[in-house]
Amino acid sequence: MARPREFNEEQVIENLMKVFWDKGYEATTMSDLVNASGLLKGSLYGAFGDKHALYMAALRHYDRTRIQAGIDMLNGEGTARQKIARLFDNVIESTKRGLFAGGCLLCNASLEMAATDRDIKNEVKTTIRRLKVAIMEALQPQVENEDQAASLAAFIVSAYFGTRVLAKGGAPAAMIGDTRDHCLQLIP
Amino acid sequence: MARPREFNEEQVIENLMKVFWDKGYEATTMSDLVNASGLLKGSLYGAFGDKHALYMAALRHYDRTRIQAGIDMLNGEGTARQKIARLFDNVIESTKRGLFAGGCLLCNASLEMAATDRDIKNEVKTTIRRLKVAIMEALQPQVENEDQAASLAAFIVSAYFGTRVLAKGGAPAAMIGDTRDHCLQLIP
DNA sequence: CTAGTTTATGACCATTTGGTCAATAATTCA
DNA sequence: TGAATTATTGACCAAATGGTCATAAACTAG
Repeated sequence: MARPREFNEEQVIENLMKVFWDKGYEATTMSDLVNASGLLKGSLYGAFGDKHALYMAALRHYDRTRIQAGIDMLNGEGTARQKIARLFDNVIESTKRGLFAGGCLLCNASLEMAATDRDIKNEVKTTIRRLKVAIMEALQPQVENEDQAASLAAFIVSAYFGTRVLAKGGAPAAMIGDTRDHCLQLIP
Repeated sequence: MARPREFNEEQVIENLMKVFWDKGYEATTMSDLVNASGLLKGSLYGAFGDKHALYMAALRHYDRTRIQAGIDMLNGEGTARQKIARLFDNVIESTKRGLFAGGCLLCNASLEMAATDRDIKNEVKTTIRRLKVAIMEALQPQVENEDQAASLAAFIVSAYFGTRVLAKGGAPAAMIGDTRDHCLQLIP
């Protein structure tokens, strides 16, 4: 019925997300986003809205792709302990490679934006719950009751997020390994 | 020998720090800092340097005051378990009060700035080590050997930082309580 | 008092910021 | 073909950004 879009929306959002992931919200300029998207400013605004809307789209995309990949892994093969170990190993590995400095966009968004932006806080809150529930379900088979699984899952999410802070802060990789090992000890 | 300063340097840095603590580096403008300091722009630059230097001063001030207060507490009275519990209770309390949204400036700096700013990364790294060592020393009396204390301390720092991420992200306070409880379980 | 030194003041600046818009180009339906 | 609708383009904008600087003011040693 009208002129069709010339870009792949999913691909553009993936590229936009990487900028926010790498630099954070405030340090990212519209100019950065224009470059990363390949679109021109007017098209970006027309298609997605303003900078805040772009960030929201990036957050949702992160949830749909990266977080979901973690959840799929938690739903996959292996013992609870193996799955949780893999979660931390991702952090250790990406720290050692040291190529992409973004860390975890969810953590970044939580600390940079959630305190002052209601929309972002809601998105973050929802995604944290999703992750926690997936961990709970991975723990269920090996744990006495649901409350046990819930509190253990909360604790694992904390420790996991903590390793993201350590990794970016340049703490030795051993601290992350130690954190992982202690977490695994607590899983029956 | 010359005109004396008209302001209390310590007080000004305290005020500057609070702005960075509350808003982060990028979201803070020189105008914010001018307002918070009570000085005029020229004086601020003359006395402390540019925005980056102000942030570094703020980070060091945070270390000298807030982090040090935590370390003093860890060096004070009580069992290791009581001290670690108090660490987490601070997070829970400040979450419940909900007045000041800054969370932990060290965590904020780590996620917002450490990946792209070498100076800040070094400062963060140093402060994390300081905190870890203090936790280690609090654990020493109740733990078999030094390695045990070190790995347990690394783990507690992770969990602690994780609760800071959860708190800002609007996760339920119960998750922070659960994290604390599991951490305490691991302390002999 | 004077010379020398540091601090305070606020006007000033180039650049960058996020954002808009009118004109033009594709497309579909009738 | 032509009307209707949506996309693309890039020039344009006001406001805000981090930062500088010449001048005036306050102090001390001699």
